[in-house]
Amino acid sequence: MTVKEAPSYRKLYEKLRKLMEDGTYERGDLLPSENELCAAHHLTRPTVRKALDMLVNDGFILRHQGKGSIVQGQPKGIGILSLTGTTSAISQDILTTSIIVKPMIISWEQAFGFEISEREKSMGCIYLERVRLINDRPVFYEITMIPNLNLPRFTSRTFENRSLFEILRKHYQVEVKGGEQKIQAITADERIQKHFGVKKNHPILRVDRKLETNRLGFSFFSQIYCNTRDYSLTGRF
Amino acid sequence: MTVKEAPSYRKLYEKLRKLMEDGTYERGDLLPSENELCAAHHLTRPTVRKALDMLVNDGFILRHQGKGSIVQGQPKGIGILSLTGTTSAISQDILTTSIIVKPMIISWEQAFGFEISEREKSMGCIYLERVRLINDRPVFYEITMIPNLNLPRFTSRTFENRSLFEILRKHYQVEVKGGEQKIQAITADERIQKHFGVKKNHPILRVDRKLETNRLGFSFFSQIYCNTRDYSLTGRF
DNA sequence: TCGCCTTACTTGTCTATACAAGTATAAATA
DNA sequence: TATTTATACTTGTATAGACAAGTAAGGCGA
Repeated sequence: MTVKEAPSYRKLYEKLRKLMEDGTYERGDLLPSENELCAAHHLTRPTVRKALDMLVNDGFILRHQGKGSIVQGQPKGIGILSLTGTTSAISQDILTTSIIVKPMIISWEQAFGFEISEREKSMGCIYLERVRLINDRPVFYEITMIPNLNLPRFTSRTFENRSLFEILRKHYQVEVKGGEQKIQAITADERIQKHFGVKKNHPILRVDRKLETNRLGFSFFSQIYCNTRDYSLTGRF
Repeated sequence: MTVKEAPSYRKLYEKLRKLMEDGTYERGDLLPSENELCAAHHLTRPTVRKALDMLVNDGFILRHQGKGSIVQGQPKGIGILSLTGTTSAISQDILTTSIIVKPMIISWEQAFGFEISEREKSMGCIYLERVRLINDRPVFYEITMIPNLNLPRFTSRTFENRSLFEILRKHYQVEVKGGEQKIQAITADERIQKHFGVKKNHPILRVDRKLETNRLGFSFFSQIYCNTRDYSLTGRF
């Protein structure tokens, strides 16, 4: 199965993003002007501008007419609210994942308050539970439900320290394009108390998410419990 | 002072958005095709596509190649996480605002964990506290800090039931373009317990936000406490 | 009737160009 | 010297057109 080449605006976006992430461009720097980027990458301005638009949306740069594209500090903290997925949010070497419930197929009627279609109901869903630890301390408890549609051998794959997003993208050409989320503050119930090692009445952040993909009609769902005592969720908008 | 006319892609964006908000287009409908929109509004495809790109970013539509632009349900719940500002998130007739601390000028060293510049420190900031009520029950407690830069007569304006965003936009041509936020679950302290009428250990969502504007270098800050027992924060990403 | 293919329509990508408008710098002027 | 003006940049907006690629539906043939 051939993987389609990424469009050129996306390649430029990835290049520039990488240069900001590895510190080649620092906060406050100006990116090369649009015309310079055109010349350097053999593209035209609309294409270059599309890449820059994406960087603006992701919060990597600000642009000002007459001045240029100003590099912002890269999103710090735990960018769970951004699109990149949890594991790419903080540097990978300190974040580990352990599976609490291995992927298994169950029946479902709804997913964390989000409605699902009849077709999805009839096919059942792939269910898994994971805990994410930062410096060996549990910070996220995540329950994921994925419609059991055209994902061969999914339940037998290993998820230890690997991004679910990455597996979906590389093996199934499924890319998350956006979604919807509901956020609440709750107190830890017994299960959460046990997993996080916290006392009764400890405040916990709960995020219910619907993640929409490039496959028409294919969405999956996750419920994330987060202990925000030491880390707070950060995001740009 | 003449107000500059909005660009045509923005006008189309507003038109289409309004049509979806008032129910002319419903969830699942297809918008007119790009070519139809071009003809109807005397624009070219890149301009029309720019308006549609904005609607995608705001979560109003999804687009699929070969199919069209699919209307999504408009962001429900309390879209505090989106850019539109709190008061436009739920219908205005049930949301009221009351001022706890009237706008006053104080000195500051930092704002909710966000750093501020020396110039901002020296000028002081405009400080205000508001409570937002839904059906007469307090749901938000919001502290706002605005750098005291070129905002004549600001402290004497009335904020009852008016959007801060709207005042900044209409009277000072300041538009919020994006920002950064940190989200934590905490337990209500005494002050919050009193304002929300909740017991000790009640979980509360706290959002610290930095709001960046179209004025270069001009940002303001707010800290929002939210009782998510009856309402959860929702947002699209 | 069923399945395949053509066709028309949709959005996606990209080029090439033009002018408007904001910013910063250097030159010209008072 | 201090101020204004010209200029050369920057990004913002918009047009016009071309081809690629995905979707849906109708028509054709087995």
